[in-house]
Amino acid sequence: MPELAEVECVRRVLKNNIINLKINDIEIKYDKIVENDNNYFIDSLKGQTYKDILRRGKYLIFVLDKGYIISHLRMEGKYFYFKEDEDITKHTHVIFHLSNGYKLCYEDVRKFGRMKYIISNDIFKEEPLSSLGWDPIIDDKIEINIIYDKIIKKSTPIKETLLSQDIITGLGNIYVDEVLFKSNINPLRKSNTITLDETNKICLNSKLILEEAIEHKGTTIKSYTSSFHVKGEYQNFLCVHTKKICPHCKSALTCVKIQGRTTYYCENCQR
DNA sequence: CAAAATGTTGCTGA
DNA sequence: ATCAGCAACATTTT
Repeated sequence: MPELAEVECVRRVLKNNIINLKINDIEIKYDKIVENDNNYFIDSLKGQTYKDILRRGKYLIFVLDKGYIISHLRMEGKYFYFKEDEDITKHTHVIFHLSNGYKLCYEDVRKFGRMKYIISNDIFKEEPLSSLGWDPIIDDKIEINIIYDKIIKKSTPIKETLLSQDIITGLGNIYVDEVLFKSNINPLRKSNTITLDETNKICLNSKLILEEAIEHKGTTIKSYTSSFHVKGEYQNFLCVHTKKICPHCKSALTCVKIQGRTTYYCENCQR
């Protein structure tokens, strides 16, 4: 469940449920999910309280009394919130036992997700957050010239450029297709041919589409289970991704691979 | 049975 | 050095 809109929805529900709860104990069932030494992770976090939950790009940031847990869901990571006596799901890898008789479970079928405990007095100035680009939802001001300069330095297809998180952060395979469709830009266009005007469109449409997607609680395409009991509805509003016909000109959409990712676009409307 | 799935990273060879 | 192209990660579904 993992682009900006979905992560933001998870953040909001998490925040409504676990703020001010204390971590009584932690179980790690698959050690590679936690990037720290597992015992250090457990010992450091036991007894700490969740003070806030933030997000940047696709990263969740759990703010604790001391330090932060930075969590990335990658392809299939999910958080579930269960009463202690409820059964955990099959692919639960990390369990946070909380002070109110509930447990927060990190579930991840493909085990790609990662989390890490970091102590820092400026978490956003440290990796991995420091190398993320403009976040269309949190960063009000669009520094258009900075974004434009970064885009035209690259010769890779614009879709690939937007998937790398260092220019705009939060867009993934689905929303990049939607943003480029709405901006009338062919995803195969070399980044160094993108104009300042088109860069503006990309930024504004990123903001617009992600805001809309968040309102509809994100997109659930094939994840049979939803993260933190949140099921998205935005899949019903997608224009091109997974679609066959252009909603604008009605011609057949083209489906190609870019950077190994399935890409949908309209040859007629996107130049 | 082969391929693909909302993502990132690290290697290899040009 | 830089960069594009792939494999890797691991499991389930089509």
